[in-house]
Amino acid sequence: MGCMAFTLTTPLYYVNDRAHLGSAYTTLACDAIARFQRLRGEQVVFITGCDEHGQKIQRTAEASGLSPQAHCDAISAGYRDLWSRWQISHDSFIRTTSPQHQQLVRQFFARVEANGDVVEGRQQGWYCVACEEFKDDAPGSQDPECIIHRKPLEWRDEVNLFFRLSRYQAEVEALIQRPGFILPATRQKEVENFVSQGLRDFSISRLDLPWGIPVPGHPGHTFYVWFDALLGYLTALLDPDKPALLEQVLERGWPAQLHVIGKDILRFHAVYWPAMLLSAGLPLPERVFGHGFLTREGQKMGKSLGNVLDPEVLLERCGRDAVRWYLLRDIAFGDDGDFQQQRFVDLVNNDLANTIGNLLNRTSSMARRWFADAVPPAGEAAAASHPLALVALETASKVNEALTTLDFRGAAEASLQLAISANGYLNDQAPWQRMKHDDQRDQVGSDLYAVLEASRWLAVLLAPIVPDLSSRMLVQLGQQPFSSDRPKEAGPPSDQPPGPPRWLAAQQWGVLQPGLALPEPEPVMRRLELDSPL
RNA sequence: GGCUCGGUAGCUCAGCUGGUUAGAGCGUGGGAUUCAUAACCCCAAGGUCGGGAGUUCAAGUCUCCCCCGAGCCA
Repeated sequence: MGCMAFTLTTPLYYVNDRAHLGSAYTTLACDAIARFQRLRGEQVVFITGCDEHGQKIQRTAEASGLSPQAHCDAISAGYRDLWSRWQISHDSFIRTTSPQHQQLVRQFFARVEANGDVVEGRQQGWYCVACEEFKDDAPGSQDPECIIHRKPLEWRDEVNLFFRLSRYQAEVEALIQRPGFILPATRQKEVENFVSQGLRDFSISRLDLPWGIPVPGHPGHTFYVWFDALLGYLTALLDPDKPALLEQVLERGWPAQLHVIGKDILRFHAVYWPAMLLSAGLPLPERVFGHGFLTREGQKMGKSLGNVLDPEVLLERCGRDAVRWYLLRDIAFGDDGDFQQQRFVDLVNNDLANTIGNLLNRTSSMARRWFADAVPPAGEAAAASHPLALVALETASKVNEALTTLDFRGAAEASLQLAISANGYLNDQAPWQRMKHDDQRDQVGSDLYAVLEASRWLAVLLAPIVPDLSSRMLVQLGQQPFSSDRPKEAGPPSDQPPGPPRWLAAQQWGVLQPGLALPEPEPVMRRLELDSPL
């Protein structure tokens, strides 16, 4: 596999509660990236998983009368199951409670300690269990509360192990200046400000917290949940059933090309994590992307408001394509987004059902009716200079460019534009009119060919974003759908045809074979009709 | 309190280094059409570009102040 892999990660979701729409959003976005990179021939390692340690988990478990392990098993199984129903194409699902992870954490820690980056220190202050964080700014008053969680802070006074982050000031400063390391660029300044105030050593262990990984050589200490969680990205690269070997990560895809995370944990990924890696002598990730959060009808989703949009419900009632499309097409990746049901329905119906789906449906139906259930002769539409060929080519280049820069919306809009052009072309040419004149049959054939071919391109270009819809379209066009899923257990190399990846090869005008039988058209995308709020 | 990013048609947003009547999509209204998932295509209405002051021949676009929203730090 070598170091040429395109490794990308979702956050490792904290198993405090069931998966929510925010996690699904992040994961769907990553899935689109993973699929895109696979389709273009990259060796992808797409990592997701769960972060399962910490006091908060321990307490949540206790509150529901479960052992922490049982609690984690249940929640993480929920994630795994949900991702599978969403057809997330991850290559690795890591749990930080796995034995391999423990081994890896110990090995990593040994390196850091050998490097002189672990020191004992006294940690004293107000602690928020929900944040798993000490609060420097706790008001001096009695009974301070966490501003975020509005829960009482707890006073802690203990001797912890500290990671000497302060030693990495210069390196981290240089790193975060690097254009493209922190994305979107608008968040770079935020981190710069933080770093420029001077990095302080941070505590990486806790005393008397059983639900964590024991720190070797320091009885009574377990690792601070963040220290252990970030290392999950490394464990995820290793064989799940073999003893962990830290050195191996370099052959399995490390460093990551991309960490996708919520904007709230940017600092951990852009500052602490790189320093930890430097200390352990490991290379740094290329990019860290902090995406925005989702609201619903302008309001924050939360249990107290009772307006949580459950990804399971969404999946059941609306289907994968609709949700994928809406989230990726309507929200600028990186910005906060608002889920509006009316708009969701409007966009899905308009874009997917009407513009794209109906395009294929009407064209295929005409071709079958007038050309013996088959793709018509290409005629003059065979030429790469055909107007629709030019549009298709331009669209492909926009889509490829956009997906490379994680601009899902740009990719979706460009694709949609191709469909609009094709619909317009059809209306201009009006084959149903021309068919009334025998001498125009050739023209009709070539017009329909051009639109069918444009539809094929459309299906091809949609594959990373709405894989199911793409497949249905391709099948309808008599084409073999793409598998952008994770490759099955590595087959013999002969399975891989030589030459460029099939997906790239498909981006060529004229691939559709005249005379190819077209199946009876069936709407590839149904209109959404929601009779009640989600 | 310091800093960052936003505030442009009902909704989601474009508007680069300032320059003719401020754009797109959705939604709405109308027209055309019948190949199609009452779909497609065309046209139209809709905005004092958050507010105020300033710089300039000219500002959504620059400067300052203020208001609102999101966020980071203290």
